[in-house]
Amino acid sequence: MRTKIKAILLNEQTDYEVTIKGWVRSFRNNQFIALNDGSTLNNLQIVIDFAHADESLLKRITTGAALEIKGTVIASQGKGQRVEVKAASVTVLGDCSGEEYPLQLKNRPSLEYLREIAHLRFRTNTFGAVFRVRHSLAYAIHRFFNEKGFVYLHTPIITASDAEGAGEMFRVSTLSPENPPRTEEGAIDYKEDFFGRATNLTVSGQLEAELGAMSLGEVYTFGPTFRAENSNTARHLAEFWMVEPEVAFNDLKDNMDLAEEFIQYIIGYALEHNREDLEFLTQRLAEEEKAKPQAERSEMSLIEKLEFVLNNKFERITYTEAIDILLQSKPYKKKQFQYEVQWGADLQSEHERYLVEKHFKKPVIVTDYPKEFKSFYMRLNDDGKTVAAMDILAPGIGEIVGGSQREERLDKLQQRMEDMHIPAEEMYWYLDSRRFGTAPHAGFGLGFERMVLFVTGMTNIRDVIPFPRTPKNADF
RNA sequence: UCUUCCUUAGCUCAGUUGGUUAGAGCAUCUGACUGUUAAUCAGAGGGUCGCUGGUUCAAGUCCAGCAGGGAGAGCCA
Repeated sequence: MRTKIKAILLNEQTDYEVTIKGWVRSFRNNQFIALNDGSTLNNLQIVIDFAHADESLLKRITTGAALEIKGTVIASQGKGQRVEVKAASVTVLGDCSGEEYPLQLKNRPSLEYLREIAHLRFRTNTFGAVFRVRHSLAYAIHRFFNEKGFVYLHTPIITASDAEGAGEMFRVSTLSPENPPRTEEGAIDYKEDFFGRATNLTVSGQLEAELGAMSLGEVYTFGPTFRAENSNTARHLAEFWMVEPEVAFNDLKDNMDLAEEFIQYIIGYALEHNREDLEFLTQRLAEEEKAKPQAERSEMSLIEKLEFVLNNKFERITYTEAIDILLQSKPYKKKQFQYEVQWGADLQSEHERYLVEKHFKKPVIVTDYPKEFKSFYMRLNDDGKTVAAMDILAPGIGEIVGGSQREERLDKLQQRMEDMHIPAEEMYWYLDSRRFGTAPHAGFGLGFERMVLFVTGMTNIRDVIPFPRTPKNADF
């Protein structure tokens, strides 16, 4: 019977027998093993009676080796830990050659190097903490929606719709790439393909989620999403996870209320259940920031930032108000913005960063954007110029949520699709939701990895997903 | 995809105006020590200076191309 290290460290008692299994983080003085089993950030100190131990066994206790220890939990006789385990027996389950093992923790490997050995990086404190926090956030998402009576809807991964306008898609096909069947005109004949038509990996489950919401009332999706964009940034992945709630009868304000409550809930959950990991990540970030010039350092520590977001209302402004603020801003007057600021131009990263990081210094929800640069399904406002869209901008991350009240009026939706050259015939199933008992509804998409970035204080999205998929990189 | 910076030992990095045999810390290996906390001490091994070409008496150092990576931008979540 194996006892987890987390349980031993939490247990107030001492002087009881345990069996522990884990991996060596360090072996000091021929006598002290720091053992980690992933249940917690903290290691358990194992004390060996080296004087009576087999010399060949001691040589096999190397960084990274897997061990089974039987022994007694006792009050530690040294400083630095409350309890330790006096080993009665040590069994090496898996050797780890020091000469070949590429992860020597004392080398302070860089995040970039660890990304190259992503199959081993779980064994570091940083990635252990990141992936425990990632798990908690995922769990908290399901718990939040379940408590609210939402239905978790599995929308398709493979879709035939290429009309969603959310970017380049990955093609899914079983046709021979060298010699695909051709039509008489010479085009690839997708009628011969597995589904009898061209198919792709999903870029969003939203349209299908809307259909579910129009009967189940409140649904959400949480699944993998694929974009074949050639995006090389610290906040884009080709394969990422997205959360998309969709609620019947909600308007834009309800939608914002839901998004704000949702984000605060999952942050609160992580603060409550991942305290040690977040404290470690706070310290890690603080050390990283020491290398930066004073002006670029954040004013709050990671935990302070999370608590601030948890306890303060998000700022809510319209796009029009955002433009006014930018026009009054110092960087605008000093001509420090690279992109123009005027009503009708989209907000650029530099503008969003100013609003979030300089002006308001908290998450900002920007609503009611001009229809020209928003999707066809967003509800047209009465002014005829703007749509009921909302973006939530987070400090250091940028857009973390994009959502809207949906256009429920059939004629207006059809007009928008025509204007934007969306093939309405192929989307009859979507339009049917507006033909048969249409109702106002709203929803949003949250980029899960961007949320994990925000909560962990990591700065590159490739470091918050176990095996990142980016242009020219699909290793492991 | 664009801009910009980077690529030297297993890792993190030095390497001067181009000039003998390319260095350090850590890791690794060998030995010592033994209540350590990234243990410590002594010694040893370890290099196609990203790749290809060019300039030069001489290139880690200068130039060009390519590859990979970082940061920022666009697209977006």
